[in-house]
Order: sequence, then structure tokens, then C-alpha cells
Amino acid sequence: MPKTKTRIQKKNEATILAAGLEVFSQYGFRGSTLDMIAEVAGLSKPNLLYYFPSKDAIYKTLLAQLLENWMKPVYAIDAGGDPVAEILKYAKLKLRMSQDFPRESRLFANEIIQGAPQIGEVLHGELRRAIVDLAVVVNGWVATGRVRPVDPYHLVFSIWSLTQHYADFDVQVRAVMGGTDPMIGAEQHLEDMLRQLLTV
Amino acid sequence: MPKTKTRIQKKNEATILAAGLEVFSQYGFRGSTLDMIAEVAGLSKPNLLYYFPSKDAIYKTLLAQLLENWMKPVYAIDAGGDPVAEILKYAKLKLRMSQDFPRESRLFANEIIQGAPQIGEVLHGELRRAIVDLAVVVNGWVATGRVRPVDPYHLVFSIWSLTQHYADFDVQVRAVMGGTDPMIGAEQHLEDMLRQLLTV
DNA sequence: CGTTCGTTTGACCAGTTGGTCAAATATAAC
DNA sequence: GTTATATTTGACCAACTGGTCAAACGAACG
Repeated sequence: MPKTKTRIQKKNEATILAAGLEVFSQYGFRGSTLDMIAEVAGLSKPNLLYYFPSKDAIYKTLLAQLLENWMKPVYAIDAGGDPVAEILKYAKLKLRMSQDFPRESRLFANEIIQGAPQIGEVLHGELRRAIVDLAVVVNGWVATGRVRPVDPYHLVFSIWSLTQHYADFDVQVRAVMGGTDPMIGAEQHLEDMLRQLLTV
Repeated sequence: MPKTKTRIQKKNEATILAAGLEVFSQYGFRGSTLDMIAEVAGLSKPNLLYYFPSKDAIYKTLLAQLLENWMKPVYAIDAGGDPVAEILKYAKLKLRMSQDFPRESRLFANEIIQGAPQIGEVLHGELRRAIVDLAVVVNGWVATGRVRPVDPYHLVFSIWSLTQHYADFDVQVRAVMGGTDPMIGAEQHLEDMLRQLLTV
């Protein structure tokens, strides 16, 4: 029988994960400390370690949650749908995720920049398989002339890089744009770019 | 009169900066230690601090060097040249910089993700001015019908994000592409994307 | 009210961290 | 070769780090 969690447990674990996300996403794993996370969470350090066995465990829990949500949109692409519409749907979803969960995006960025010590296997495994499958679909669209000839891998990188850029480089984007809200024009530009790239 | 540096000074300072770049670019400022840098440099920790007054000084020196090289290509854009050719020239230069100096790109990424504590002012100052000027040029091209209507800021973000993606997310890119060298198709895709986006 | 069990914390520990310093060792100058 | 100067390092320090633990606290339940 699975241990039933008390409401205090549920609340505090959530608080700790939120604090961990805040700190890890800014400073990476090595640059973050339990004291910082405890401070943000409003709990004492030993109390943190009452709910999670180690700093590592907090980090790994966050990454696992992240990857789950990260993968879902890829699988939602419908090979039978309209090519441009499907790609646009995926790209816009990704953009919205960057808007709504910038900390998760930065956590991921930190992990990758460090060489993906924790999620390297997922990248080579599940993620790679998903994108290889997607590439087959896109190549099919290309072969039947439904989209312009385009490299599926670099198409995906274009979408990933631009959408994540708004989250990861938020400070730079806002500095360059001054007072203008970046997200207002972002979706329009993304759609325009992909339509031009894909429409025959 | 400026103190003349001995050859040992020049050599060791260069060695330390190279080691610092290696370490800082992977772990960020907080996640890096003088011991790690000393190890990579093949020098003792006190010896590091003989050439640089502090960890902070090494980091700041690296960022200053980086920003100098980072800004140059922007100024090289010729408002009088052919619009598409000028943008392509800039984008390809950026791509080549990501290929040749991935550590510099990751160092920059780490600094921005952390909220740009060191270079925030440069972003709001010199960088912003340069991109505002560029935006005027691009808007001119749009107004005279020489390129498709495009938001200059988001155009720049597209170029920055994609080119830096190949450096910063190198591990992910290679994992997804398997054995294929990412850089082979990257330039072709970048050119194709920008031509489609800009050509009237 | 008292027992039980989940929760919280102060004190503590060993290893790491950025940085100092005096002494030892190279190198260069005369 | 001797002196002056530049370089290198072992030993050290205070603050920080991840983690432990026994004791204290709190709420629920009979």
C-alpha cells in the first residue's frame, strides 16, 4: 500500500519544489545551495532534508516533472493533419510554454549547457526517437509537395531555439526592446516565419 | 607609463583566461571554483590569484573580451548594401562564431540566464542602441519594399537564438541528430529560412 | 488529558570555498 | 656571480557547503 501523504507533506513538498525551481533555474545545480532554496521556501534547511533526502533529489524530481511536460506536445503532432497547421500548432504551444513556464525553460537550458549530466540518456533515447519519428512525417510532407523542402531537424531547432530564447534570454530581449512587451509581436513573427518557410 | 608585461605574465594570463572560459562557460559564475580553474590551467590556486586579484576579476575580464567581439558584427551591417545579402552576411557570421567559439556563447548564455548581473548595463546601453539603429535600417528596407514586412527585433532574435542554439544546446542537438554533423545542414537551413522570410 | 506520530529546529560535522601571506624559488640585470 | 625582481607555493583562515541527529514541538485521536 502506498504511503498516504498528509496535507502538510503535500504542501511543503510543493513549496520546496517551487523554491528549488526558482533557484536551480537561475544558478544551475552547482551554483545553487540548500540554504538559498530553504530561504526562498521559507523553511529551515534540515526541514528541507526531511522532505527530500538530498539536494540532488530535489533537482532530479524537478527535471523529471519537466521532461514529462516537455515531451507531450511533440506527440500531439498529427501526421494526418494539415502540415503547416500542425507545425504552427506545435510552435505556438511551445511559445506559450516559454511564456508561462520560463523557469522550467531556464532549468532545462542550464542542464543542457552543463552537458546534460542528468538527462543525457533521455535526450539520446526518448527525445531522439520522437524527433526521428517527426522527421519521417515531415519528410513525407516534403516528398508529397505539401510543404517546401526543409530539413526536419533544423526546422525543429528553429522552433525550439526561438521559443526558448524568449524565456532563457528574457533579460536581453527586454533590454533590447526597451519598454515594448516582447510577447506581443513574438507569436506573429513566429507564425509568419514558419508560414514563409513551409508554404509551397 | 604602462607596466610592460613579461612573457611569463602574458602566457599565464592567457592560460588562466582560457581555463576560466572553459569552467565558467559550463558551470556559470557561482558554480565555478578557483580550484577547478587552477586545475584546468595547470597552475596552483595562489598562482592564479597572483595574476588576477579575484575570481570575479577573471570572470569580468572574460565578459569584457566577449562583448567586444560580440558587438562588432552588428556594426558591420551596411545600410546601403543589398538587404537580404546584408542580413545573410550577419547571420552566417554569427553562425560561424557559434561554431568556432561555443564556450564564449555558453558563457554569455549563463550570464544572461542568471539575469545579466555583470553586463546588464551594456545590454540596456550599447547593445540596445545598436539594435535600435539596425531596426531603423530594416524598417527603411520594409518601407521601400525591398524586404517583406518583418519586425526587426524579432528578426534579430531569430538569428541570435538559432545560431546560439547550436553552441549552447550542442549536446541536445547532437543527441537528436545522432551521428550526423549538425553544422553541415545548419547554414543551408539558416539561409533558406531568412531568404523565405525576407525576399519579397 | 495523555499518547502517538508527524514535523521542526538548533547544534554540530567534515569537506569545500575564495582569499592571504611569508617563505622559497626561478629569472633577469648588472 | 651576485643582486634585484618576478614567480610559485605550502600552510593557513574564516565563511560556506551538504548533510546528520537528538531533542523539541504540534496536531490528532482515544
